[in-house]
Amino acid sequence: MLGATELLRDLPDEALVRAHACARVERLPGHHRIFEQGDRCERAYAVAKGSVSIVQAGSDGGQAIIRFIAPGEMFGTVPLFTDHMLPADAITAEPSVVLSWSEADINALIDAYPRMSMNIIRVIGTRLVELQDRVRELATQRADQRLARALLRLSRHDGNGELAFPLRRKDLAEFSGTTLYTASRMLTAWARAGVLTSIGRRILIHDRAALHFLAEGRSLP
Amino acid sequence: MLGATELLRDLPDEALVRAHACARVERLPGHHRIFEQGDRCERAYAVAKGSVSIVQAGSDGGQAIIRFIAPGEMFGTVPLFTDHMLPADAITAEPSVVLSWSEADINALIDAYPRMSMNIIRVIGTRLVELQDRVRELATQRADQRLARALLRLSRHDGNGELAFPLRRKDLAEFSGTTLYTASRMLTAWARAGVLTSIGRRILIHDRAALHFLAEGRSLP
DNA sequence: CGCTTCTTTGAATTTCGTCAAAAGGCGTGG
DNA sequence: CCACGCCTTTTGACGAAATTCAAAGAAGCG
Repeated sequence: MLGATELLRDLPDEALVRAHACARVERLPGHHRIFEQGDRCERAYAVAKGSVSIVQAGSDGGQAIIRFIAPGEMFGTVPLFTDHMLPADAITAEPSVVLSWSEADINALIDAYPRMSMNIIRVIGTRLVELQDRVRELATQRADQRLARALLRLSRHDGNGELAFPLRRKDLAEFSGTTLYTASRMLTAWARAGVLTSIGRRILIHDRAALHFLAEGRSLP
Repeated sequence: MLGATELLRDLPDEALVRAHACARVERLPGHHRIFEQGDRCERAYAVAKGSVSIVQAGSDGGQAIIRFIAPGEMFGTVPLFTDHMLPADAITAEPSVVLSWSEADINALIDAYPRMSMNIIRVIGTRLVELQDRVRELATQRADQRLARALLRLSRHDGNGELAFPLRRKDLAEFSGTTLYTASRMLTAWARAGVLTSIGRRILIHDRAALHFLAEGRSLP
């Protein structure tokens, strides 16, 4: 199962065994803070089960959700290689299992298997491109377009279905750069139009095509 | 001089010689497009002299400036390691000298000097953190705060002085997520207040502290 | 000097955030 | 099992912020 994590992809079995040997495994309840913005970064993390949200707070109260982490994805890893300051909070969005490795172990693994550094480059390169898209969207698009795009991003990429994460309106708003009020308004409007339904903290997408229309600024057909 | 580029930092002289041998050097006029969004990525670039802006356009006409590249910084490099699709345009902001290396040469260099992959990780890790900050700002702050922050980012970090890049109002707007009209209004207001002066495409900061106030949402003292 | 590009400024409009308040859900503990 | 309190969602009304449109100056460049 470790072989499915993006950090350890395409590594020989021997490397997986070694990574497994030095991994710390933690079962955490929902809404548990794994690390805090400003903490010193001393471990590399990955989600095995459940989900984690990465939340950044500004010196004013403003918060934004930078990213949701799904099983198999790593997080909190980049600062190990830069300035060792964690730039955001990590909070479980539901009961989750989280793996982590000490900095020393990670460095030893990278030395032993240079392909790992290529994996890291590929992963953070992909995230960089995603964030660039979000910067452009936040800079140029309306709130409804961004919210529709957020739903598309959070839904599994194949066909219709449930969002991959349990979300409150507040979370959705902080992820798409708006307020929970406008997020609520738009969701109820779209639910009325049959695009989606919202049950508790789960959202089901019925009409992906409609969301694409909305994300491009067109109105519902 | 190559040793000053972030890509080749801390490498032995022998590596610099080799990098120099296979580098392509180009003198380009201002507003020259180096590559285009959607192109296949086949080279790694760095600015030796001048400056380059990285501009992303959406399927609607909306444009955003993702980043300005100063001498010594690399650009267009990440997609070499991911999907080989360039996610944005690169355009010289003034007459510039641009270095580039073929993918094969870069890979050969990385194989020979594994420290280079660590350099790459450090560089794109740093950019990732910067972009996270911008996402939060775009999501939570007002246009005037973002514009003030943009000016702070673009000015040299020590004391007052001239911005590092020649900028039109449109560029400033596309970099801070607003329109050229509001950017113009705010700049003239701040110029009247003595915070800065604008001469042609160059902006001089007189009162960095005031910009910090503005970026935090407070009004001018 | 004439042209293009860029900047400024005003006025109207839209979008969106803010505030307030009511209604709904959910879990805990009695 | 019910009642209570807390958290979340919904909805309306209002106002502030920022975009849009229009048009006139200003500045650079051939």
